[in-house]
Amino acid sequence: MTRRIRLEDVAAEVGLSRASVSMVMRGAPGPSADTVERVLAAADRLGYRPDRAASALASRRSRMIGVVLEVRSTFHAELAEEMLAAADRIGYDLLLGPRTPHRDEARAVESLLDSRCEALVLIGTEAPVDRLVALDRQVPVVTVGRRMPGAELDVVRLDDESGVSEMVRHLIGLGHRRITYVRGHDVVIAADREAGYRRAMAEAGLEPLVLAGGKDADDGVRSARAVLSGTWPTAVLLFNDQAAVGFIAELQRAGVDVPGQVSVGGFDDSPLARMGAVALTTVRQDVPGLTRHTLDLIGERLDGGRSTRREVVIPPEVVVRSSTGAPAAPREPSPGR
Amino acid sequence: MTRRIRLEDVAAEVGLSRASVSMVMRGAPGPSADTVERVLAAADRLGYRPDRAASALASRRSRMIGVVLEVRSTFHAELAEEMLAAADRIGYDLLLGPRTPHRDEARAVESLLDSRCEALVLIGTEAPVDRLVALDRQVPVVTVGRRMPGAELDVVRLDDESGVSEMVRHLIGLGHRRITYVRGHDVVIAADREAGYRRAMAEAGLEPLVLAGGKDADDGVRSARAVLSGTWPTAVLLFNDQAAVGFIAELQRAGVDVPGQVSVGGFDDSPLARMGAVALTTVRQDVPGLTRHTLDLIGERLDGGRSTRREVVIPPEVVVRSSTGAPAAPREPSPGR
DNA sequence: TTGTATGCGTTATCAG
DNA sequence: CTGATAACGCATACAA
Repeated sequence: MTRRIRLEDVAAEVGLSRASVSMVMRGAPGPSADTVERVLAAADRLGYRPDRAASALASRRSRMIGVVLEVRSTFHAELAEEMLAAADRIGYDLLLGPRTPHRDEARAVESLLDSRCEALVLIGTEAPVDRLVALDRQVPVVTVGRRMPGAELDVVRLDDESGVSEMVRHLIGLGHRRITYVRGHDVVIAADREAGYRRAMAEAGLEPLVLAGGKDADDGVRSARAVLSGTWPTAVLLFNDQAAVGFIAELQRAGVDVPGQVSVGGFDDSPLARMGAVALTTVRQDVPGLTRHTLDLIGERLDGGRSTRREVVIPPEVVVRSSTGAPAAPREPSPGR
Repeated sequence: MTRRIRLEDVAAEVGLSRASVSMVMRGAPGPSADTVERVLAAADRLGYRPDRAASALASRRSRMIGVVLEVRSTFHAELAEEMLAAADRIGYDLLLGPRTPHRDEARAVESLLDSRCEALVLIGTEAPVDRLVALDRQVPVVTVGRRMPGAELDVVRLDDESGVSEMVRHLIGLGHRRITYVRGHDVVIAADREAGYRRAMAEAGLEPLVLAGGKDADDGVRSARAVLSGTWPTAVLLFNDQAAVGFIAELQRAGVDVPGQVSVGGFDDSPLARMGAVALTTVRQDVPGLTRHTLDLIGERLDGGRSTRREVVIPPEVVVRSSTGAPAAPREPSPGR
């Protein structure tokens, strides 16, 4: 491991003080054009990169924004990608604070704060409002996607209620009358979306029917079973795309045609919504195995003193699902399509 | 913004030196049980959290592992979630270095290095091998998912070739003879998987047919069109799940039944593979808009001196796709299912 | 325009 | 077992 190049190394290279080099590196006014050029050249030659920890410590600014997200959500991921580019444009860097089943939001926030993030973006937060308000006193917080009733907080969100209302009207316009809504868990967003459904149904003089549901594909599957076991609606709206995708998949498994027999609506326009498929036969990448080995290797390198290299190869496993089956009879090309 | 609690504040609270408190906080041996208890209590009471920047600077260790991933890939996301938990168990924290179309891998790596990551995990890296070797001299690097022919590098990967071979054999076992392979772009992984296909086909005495393709759902769609315009195979294997999902979706749009008319195989077992659906009608979350507003608000708070709170509400938009259409005739419950 | 001195919050060494 | 004290790499008044 070669030693890191420091400001001092660059200063020595060009025969200047660290202070001057520092000013050049962060574009501060003062240094002459000639000095700037020489310093930049030397820095480049030496491969100098400022140390964020030291910089943050000295300047009391990290120029970093923390983003808490559910990394498994394609919608959140898409948001994060966008924010990455946008933050870049205003001269900030983004730090991702992933929220998972084993790492709750509070933990993600703490970690981000420990890294001296100057502001926090909370995507789809589920934290209690008063906690968010308290947090906001430490550092600017912007919550994305959730209404914050009566709280002094920055919020960026969609009009959930109108969104669902519009969706309902779309369905009514197509001729639907029996429209079921499958709500999410008891968060603010779920309430808003349900309200939108109820409002539009009421305005059309239709009877609302709301079922309990969830936000994951699995929840959607359960919802499909519930719906199929009763009198079928002609259309179903779900809390989000994830649930809708699971819902549709289960319908297909039951031989129900979408939209032939039942129309389905989602929410989010996540990348998921742009594609559809039946369950796929595939080769499983053993995620726990890959992970374990990777971190074993790191542990060995960092703490175990290993200096040789290793390669770990994990045996693959085919997972057979419904996208494969016995072949159909050969068929000729259909030039018309 | 209330000032951060420092080590010194805790020391003052319990009447000890910073050094002693520091030892307690990081569990170093030395302090008496009584001291530990008092310090911990005080730290908790004051809400003290160690400053990572300072800690990293002083200790020359960040205890952070950088992970470069394609955040939009559900497979990568799943891997990252796992790694998060695993890193935690060995006392490290993870820093995510997202790679996007606007932020290449080199950039992600630089950023992670600037943050003093002690090791790097590169998921599905596309960087040239010599660059990775050079990088590995600065900091331990583990590449995940790609073979590194003849390079001195830590690698964790699946046996891609065998995986595809097994998949081909599965199809042959079902009775398939005309099996097409749609390969990814020209990276090592694509070559390995294609080799697996060719080997299995040769072993069965079958004629291989390989088409150019890609790794995204869009690529899958294009591949579907290409496949449908020629003599149909009874089974198609694609480079990964993303492509397969797009492929199947396009088939469905063309009225082709999967697996009734064509069997399809993917690779990765990403969450995507576990669900399937037709293209979904949904409410679009205006991602660019949400992002822009969020960062505007942050910019205002950090650099614009804003102290009041604002709420930005964006108008929703329904995106109609194929999961909604005219309703079917009402139907009675089917108690059997 | 450039250099000097000091501090940022921790860690770590070395006395006591 | 505990307390000074010197780094860590950089930023920033202030002086030259």
